[in-house]
Amino acid sequence: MQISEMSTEVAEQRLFRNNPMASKVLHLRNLPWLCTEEELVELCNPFGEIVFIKCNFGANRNQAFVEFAELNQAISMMSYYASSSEPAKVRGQTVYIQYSNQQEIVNYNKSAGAIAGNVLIVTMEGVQCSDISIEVIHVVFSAYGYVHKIATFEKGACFQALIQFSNSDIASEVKTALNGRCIPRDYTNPHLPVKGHSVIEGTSQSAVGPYGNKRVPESNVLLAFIKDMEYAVTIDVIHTVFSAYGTVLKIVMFEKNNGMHALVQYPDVITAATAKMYLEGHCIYDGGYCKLHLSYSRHTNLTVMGDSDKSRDYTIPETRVVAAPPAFTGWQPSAPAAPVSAAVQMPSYDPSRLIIPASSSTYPGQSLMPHSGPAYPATGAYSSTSAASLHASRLISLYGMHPGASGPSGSSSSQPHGYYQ
DNA sequence: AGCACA
Repeated sequence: MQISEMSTEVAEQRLFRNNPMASKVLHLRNLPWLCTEEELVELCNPFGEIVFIKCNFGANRNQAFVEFAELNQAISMMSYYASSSEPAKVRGQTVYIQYSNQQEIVNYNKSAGAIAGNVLIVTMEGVQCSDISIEVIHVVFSAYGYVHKIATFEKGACFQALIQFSNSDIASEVKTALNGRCIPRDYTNPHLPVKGHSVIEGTSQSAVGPYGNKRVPESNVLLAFIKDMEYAVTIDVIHTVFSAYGTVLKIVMFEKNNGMHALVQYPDVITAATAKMYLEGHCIYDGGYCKLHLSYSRHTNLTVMGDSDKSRDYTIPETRVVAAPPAFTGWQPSAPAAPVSAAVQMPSYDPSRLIIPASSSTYPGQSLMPHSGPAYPATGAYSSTSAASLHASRLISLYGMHPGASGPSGSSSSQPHGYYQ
């Protein structure tokens, strides 16, 4: 037996190390090489608001400090992993976490606030990654600024996305605007599924679509130019087509330079952006007739004078309450000489732009009609029961999903696929 | 795999 003396300092140090005092700063070690702040955010953010991260230090650049805003947030992370069967991991590698023996990270400008301010972490409630496409996320978040990168991943039962903006100002604006809100989505879009990790680089966004690259001032009002208007496009047709993406508040139609234009007002920019994404370049009627070209209007609130066949305010209660147009024949070419086939052929869109391909066989002959699906059966009657192809997923938190709270203890499985709020 | 910040 060998007994030696240990100084009280060393003893304290040992005890300290084995059982350090709680701190809102956590020390993480055994991180993968060149671990990014994003990876640490992904790991730690579910437990609270991260105030600062210092990573890539230590001899092997494999350690980090993460400071939470509140002590109890650090405690919740520690106790979560203390009782979890799964250790904390980054890139599959077990990470060892302890309370730091410092109470705060001192070397940063505290007035500057949060770290990595230009990246938001978005947690979506009741969704799986197969439910939402990166394109939808992209269009929703592009409404506020240029989106440089999007990474999506599954965290437990939660679907999360990291979204990088140009700067923290835009990111915080987005956070304020979208936190707790629902994003519109379309289950039937064939291009929704995105499995596992997916990253869109800002430089290659054009591969995703024509939208989003240009930094035009977004608006809740869309300006639609109807090209090649061989057939009648009534205000009801416009209303039907655009209602597939959200509540249409007002429509004003006007002619300019021998072309028909329509201003379509939605409640918010996101809805407008979504409609724009899905409708841009589509034809109202099959055969390339009445092609829509959409841009954001400079207006944000339309003035509708009275009620006419050229302008309408759907927010005025008595005017048009889900008013089914008496004879809604807009889908049939109105010109006598119209090629009948145009109304019978299947839509001939670029498949990548199809909105609801499944129903196009159900309701043949209607270009945008099939895309608004069962809401508008071939009879022309309105069905309010199966109203929408668009659904909403709630963004439950930007910068913070707390497992203890509404947590990943998913309601997702109980959600009927294809319809929920 | 074990505590930085000049």
